[in-house]
Amino acid sequence: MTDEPPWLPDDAQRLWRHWLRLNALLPAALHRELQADAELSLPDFDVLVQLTDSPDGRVRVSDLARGLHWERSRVSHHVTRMERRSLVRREECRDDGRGAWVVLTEVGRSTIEQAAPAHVATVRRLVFDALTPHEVEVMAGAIDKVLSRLEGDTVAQPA
Amino acid sequence: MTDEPPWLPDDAQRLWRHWLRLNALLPAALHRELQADAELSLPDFDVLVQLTDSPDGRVRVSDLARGLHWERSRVSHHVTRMERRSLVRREECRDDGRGAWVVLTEVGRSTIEQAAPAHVATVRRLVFDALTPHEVEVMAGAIDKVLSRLEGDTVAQPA
DNA sequence: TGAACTTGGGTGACGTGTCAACTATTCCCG
DNA sequence: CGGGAATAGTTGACACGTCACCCAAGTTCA
Repeated sequence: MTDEPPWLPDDAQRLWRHWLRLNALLPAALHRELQADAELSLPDFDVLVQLTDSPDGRVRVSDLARGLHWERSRVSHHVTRMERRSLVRREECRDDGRGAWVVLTEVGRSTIEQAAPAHVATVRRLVFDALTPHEVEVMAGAIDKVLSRLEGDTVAQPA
Repeated sequence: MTDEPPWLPDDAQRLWRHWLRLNALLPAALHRELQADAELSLPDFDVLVQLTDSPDGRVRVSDLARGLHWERSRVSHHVTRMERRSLVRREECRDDGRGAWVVLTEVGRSTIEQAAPAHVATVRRLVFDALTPHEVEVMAGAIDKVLSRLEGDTVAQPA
């Protein structure tokens, strides 16, 4: 219990501010690009990727939630919105009367296939073209360390 | 126009995935802490910090928008919500009939003063205690490089 | 078998954010 | 002075996320 300094040291503070700013700007830029290109949002894109990677382009809601690290209720809301735009469709599940499939439609498939290359290119252009391999390596390590604290922090105390 | 590889190289892809995950988990963790501690959201905190840093605890809406890098309409909506909880109050501006002050209330001031130390401690504990000075330096540099691309990318073409 | 529990999923309320449109001032300039 | 144009701010519609709560179908076990 030595006295805590009131705020962060200068280096840390600078990193913190820039980090926050990047987290505001980068997703916004990616969103704008996807939106202009294919009328997709970032979450739309993530859902479509999961579906594209699955046999028959169909996934159970819970598996979608696990794969995306989303809450089931979020999946449900988002699927409802995507259904309105004909990107996906719900189908009942014969194996398990409680379950539901989320199924990629033709519209959904062609949309993601057309949008993906440009999206990847944008990520590359905005982020990875700016970084050296050494920076990529250091950042990956640092982020892993923070992530492991976060996951330990939250998932904690199961009885 | 050599053919573009369909996705990112492995190292980059790993960093990218972890980055996305961190950006989901870290704000959520900070939000939970602030919420439990002081019933504040992250944006509430940011607004209160700006107000606390200003003489008389009052800032014009547009200055708030500039300081936070928010849209004015976002400021307006958020101030409305914070006003409902008595954290801030609006006052008309005598200098400029169009303007409005956002003013820190006593409730707002005591809330932020009570919440800030724990919030800073959480940031330190979750992030900076995990990183070496070298990592902090490399990340700051890398983020700066990406930020400068982003700002160049978006703010572009002013006629 | 049937009551309790668990699991899969949906819903409604509400906070958050963006965009477009709107009102009211103030500014600029003939 | 008078009439645009710029500026300050608000509002409404809508997408996104979380939380608390709901229901129905499967599971367990006396």
